[in-house]
Amino acid sequence: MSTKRVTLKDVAQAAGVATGTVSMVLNNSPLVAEATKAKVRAVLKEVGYVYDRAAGNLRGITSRIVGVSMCNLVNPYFADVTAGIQEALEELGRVLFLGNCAESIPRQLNFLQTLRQYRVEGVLLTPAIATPKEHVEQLLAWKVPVVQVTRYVAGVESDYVGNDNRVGAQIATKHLLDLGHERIGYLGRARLTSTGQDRYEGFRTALQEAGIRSNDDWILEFPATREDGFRETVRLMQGRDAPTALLCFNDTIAFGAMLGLRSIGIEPGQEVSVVGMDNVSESALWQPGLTTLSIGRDSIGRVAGKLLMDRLEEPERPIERIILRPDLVVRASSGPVIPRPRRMARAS
Amino acid sequence: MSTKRVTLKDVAQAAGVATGTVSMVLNNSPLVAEATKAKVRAVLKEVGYVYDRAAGNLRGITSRIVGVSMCNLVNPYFADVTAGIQEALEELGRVLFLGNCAESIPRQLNFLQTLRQYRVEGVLLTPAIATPKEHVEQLLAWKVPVVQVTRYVAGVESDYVGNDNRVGAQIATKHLLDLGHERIGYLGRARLTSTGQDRYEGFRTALQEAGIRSNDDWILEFPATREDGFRETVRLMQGRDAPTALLCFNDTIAFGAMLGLRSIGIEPGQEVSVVGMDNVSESALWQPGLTTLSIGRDSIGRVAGKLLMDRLEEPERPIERIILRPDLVVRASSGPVIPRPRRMARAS
DNA sequence: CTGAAAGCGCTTACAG
DNA sequence: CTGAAAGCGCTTACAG
Repeated sequence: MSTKRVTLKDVAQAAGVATGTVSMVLNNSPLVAEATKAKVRAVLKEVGYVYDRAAGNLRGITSRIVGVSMCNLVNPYFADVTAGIQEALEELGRVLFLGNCAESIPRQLNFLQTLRQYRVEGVLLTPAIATPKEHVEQLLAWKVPVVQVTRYVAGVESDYVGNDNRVGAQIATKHLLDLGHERIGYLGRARLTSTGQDRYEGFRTALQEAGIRSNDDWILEFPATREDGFRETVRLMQGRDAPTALLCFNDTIAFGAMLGLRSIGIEPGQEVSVVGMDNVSESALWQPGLTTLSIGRDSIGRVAGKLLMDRLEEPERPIERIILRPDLVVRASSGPVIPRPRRMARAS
Repeated sequence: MSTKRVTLKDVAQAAGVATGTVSMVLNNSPLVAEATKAKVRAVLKEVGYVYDRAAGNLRGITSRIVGVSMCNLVNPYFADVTAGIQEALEELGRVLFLGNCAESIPRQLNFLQTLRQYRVEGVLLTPAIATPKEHVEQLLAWKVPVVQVTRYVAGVESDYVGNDNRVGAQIATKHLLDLGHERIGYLGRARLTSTGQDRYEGFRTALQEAGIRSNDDWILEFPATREDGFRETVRLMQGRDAPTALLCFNDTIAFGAMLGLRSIGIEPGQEVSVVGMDNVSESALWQPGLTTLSIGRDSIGRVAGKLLMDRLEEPERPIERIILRPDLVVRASSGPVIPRPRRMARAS
């Protein structure tokens, strides 16, 4: 900062050419003779020239900055998605502005507005829980391309890449039904994200198709943490009328559920089946291994990056929504129903 | 992009003042009369003006961009640190450029060089494994303030915030010694990061102080993944001469170790004690709970942000290194030595 | 193929 | 307290 910045002008002077010529060399324009290029490049290197994007920006070059707004970086799934996005953008020669709002709408809005000041090329958005559609539409109105990732805000017309959570949950539920389970609980129902809605719908659909009435006492709404999964599972299973299988909104809850079961002497995968969704790397390593839905992670970053590039190239192209189909990974946490003695409710 | 940008000039025209005046209003300069400010602000809002940082930058305002170079975002500990940094920078009115090199030195170097083009105010760096000191010194030579976070590159004169890993590992080892363990293995020794070196040294020091000779066969070097922790633990414990306690380089390995133990019928916390380091949120939820070292996470982001701000304010201030002291969190995975029957090595 | 010049959208002295 | 003007470091027509 204290040392003077080396500018195009300095380079031009040293090389004995005009600044415009140096600029063209930097952009590798075919209009410059090879000999000139070589000469200028030598000087460039010699004086340690560093391109100034802020200045270039002003004259119309793109910023190469992409804003990435994450709902919750601390969740391993979203950390993986972020890492995937970062890698994809890096390969595309983009640089990434990261905002992690930790599910706070005001923080998210604040970040999205800040992005404008930096002339971002586009925004990759994993919306926070209950994001109002206006917040996203505002971006679109500003002509900032937006790709929604993993989650989407209902009613917003933007590109999107995510997983088919509805079908995924349906597959997972069907797996339990096929094992003979008819008493299936759903842990961690969430109404405020698209993922939460879609997964729950898939669960209901599968039950309906099988002609099974679900018990509303087994549909539990609580935050998607391991702690809550643990506690709620214990509470549910200690009740008089407990299910034989638990479909969990995500793996985090499923881990909590498995620990909860074990804490009251129920072996997951034997007496009670547990199925998660996300297939975080941990799920393979548990004992028993967690049956779960394998959904896109790093691949999602790659697809999101590509969608954004396509949109930049052709701003008026039709909206594209890419839905990756999840696969069920069957492990030992799910198994056939075993009739078990009725447990007593705790004395109060 | 298609719609014309609203500029200062437009606002000035609409408000009937000079552009300089609008600029001063934006910066809330005391030189402008309140009445003028009010008028200009009304226009600002009305026309939907958005400040252009690229232009401001050119005239000497700071970019408010801080580069954050992470070694491995997929590791939950570093994801937490990143989230903490992001939050701290947000509060300081900074915006964050994220690079995640996934322990790749070339990617890291590439990112650090890119940062210069964007006139970053400073860099928060968690160096990748085996980062050459030249890469960091280059930044310093460019007069870009650098704060190293969590890890440091030996011999680099920069601000730093991290944990006292040496003392931490010593405390953890001492805990095992106090429980009567004399046969202590060390899982996941890493030589190429400061964290790896410091923790191992702490372990050795504690043993030495207790006058115990460690068995080199129990010092295992392998990547810090759960898979490796699992495999190596099984291998180690099935040997003829197995330790009674395992100190693990981090919690990830410790989880693998606990799963590995259980897979061969050894209950962690009973027959064999397991201690981790990091205290990731998961460790409280395992059964048994993992005894581990609680080290700074989000707090580290906060401190790093503050260090950077101090450096920006006073570039010539002496180097500051802030070392947070870790605390041991004792849970059920560690307990007193229990003599156990000698296991047979597997027939080959 | 190259040079001179205008201009991107701001900030900052410098006059008034 | 306010206005006119120069200039940050680039890119891009426009002449030559």
